[in-house]
Amino acid sequence: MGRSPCCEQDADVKKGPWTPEEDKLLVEYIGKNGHGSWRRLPKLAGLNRCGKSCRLRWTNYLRPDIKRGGFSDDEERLIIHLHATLGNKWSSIATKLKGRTDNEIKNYWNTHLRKKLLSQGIDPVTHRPRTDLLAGLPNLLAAANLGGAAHQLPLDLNAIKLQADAAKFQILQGLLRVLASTTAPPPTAAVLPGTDLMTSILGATLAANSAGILGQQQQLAGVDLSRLGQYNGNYDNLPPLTNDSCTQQTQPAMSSMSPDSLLNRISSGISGDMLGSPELCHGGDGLSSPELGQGGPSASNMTTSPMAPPPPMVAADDHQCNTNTPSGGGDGMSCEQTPASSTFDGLNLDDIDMEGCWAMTDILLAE
DNA sequence: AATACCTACAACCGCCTTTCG
DNA sequence: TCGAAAGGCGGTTGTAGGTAT
Repeated sequence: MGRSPCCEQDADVKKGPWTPEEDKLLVEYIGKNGHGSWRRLPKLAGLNRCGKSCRLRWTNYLRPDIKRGGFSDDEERLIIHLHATLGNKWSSIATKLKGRTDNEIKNYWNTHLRKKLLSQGIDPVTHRPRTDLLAGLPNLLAAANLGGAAHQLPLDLNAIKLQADAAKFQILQGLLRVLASTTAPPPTAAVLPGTDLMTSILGATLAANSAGILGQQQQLAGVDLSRLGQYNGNYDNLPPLTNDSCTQQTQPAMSSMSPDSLLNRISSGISGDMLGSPELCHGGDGLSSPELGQGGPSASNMTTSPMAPPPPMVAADDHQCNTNTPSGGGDGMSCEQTPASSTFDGLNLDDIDMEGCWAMTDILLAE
């Protein structure tokens, strides 16, 4: 098979940005004649362009049915959902977004959505929690613990300690998140900012568990985790989590607390009744984050068929997709038809070695 | 004010698949 | 059935505009 690259033989053909005059010629020609053979079109239309270039310009920019402008939230969510299902099949994804081209979606993914997922601790390729973030954490913590020997290291230990604190902060929030997502009903699921390291922990513990590194014990600081497992996929049996219990709390916002004090509170919370913890209350004491905190699992997307592959994990801020009426996606595609939408959707408690999670927290406590 | 750097997006490149004589 | 042409796709690059130094 094989063929010579388009226009390779014609070195004089123009490249680079299209001028308004060229656009006009192309639009007028296609308006009158249709595009026909793209290879012959440039000559017929009076353009010194490669046919391929003409096709791209038309399909990606000049086509009358192209929707210009920024992507809506619904479109954004739909892209993430579709990418989780289809991967980099931009043309397939584009067919579900009326007026959007594959190129436009691809660019938007690379410049916006990919970074957004990364910032939420989600691997944009697998749509699962990132596992790479924890790789350097032991070294980070070890370095932070060397504070007394700071003069021996050519490192900015203050910066390292800050990073370690930030890591702890996110780990602890993530732990809460997992427990909350397992114990709290979807409508009032925990709203916690910052899931990066949590997702990493989950990934790391999953990996460690599968490798037999971590123990099988499912006791977490005195809490029998098997009790939590009974709620998997069945939120009807959950005790209510009322807003009253949230608003009546007068404790300081967790987001304003130091990692250490956070840890103390979490320890006491785990030993007691997690459901009564204000940190787990929706819209509670300043923890609500419109950007990051809407990823609680819903009952609908937790009840996946056992025969179905595990749903991919996608951005946490798309829960509207699961609660609103079908979004504006083209071709009748609605968010409700797409896979689970939470960062932790599809994660079964049985698959999470909570002992491993806790062990990592112990490492931090030992600091 | 000049320069360097960053970001977003349009456009290109090369490979693969499909179509057609 | 074969092979060339054409179309399609995904990855990458180039460029323009904005921002920081």
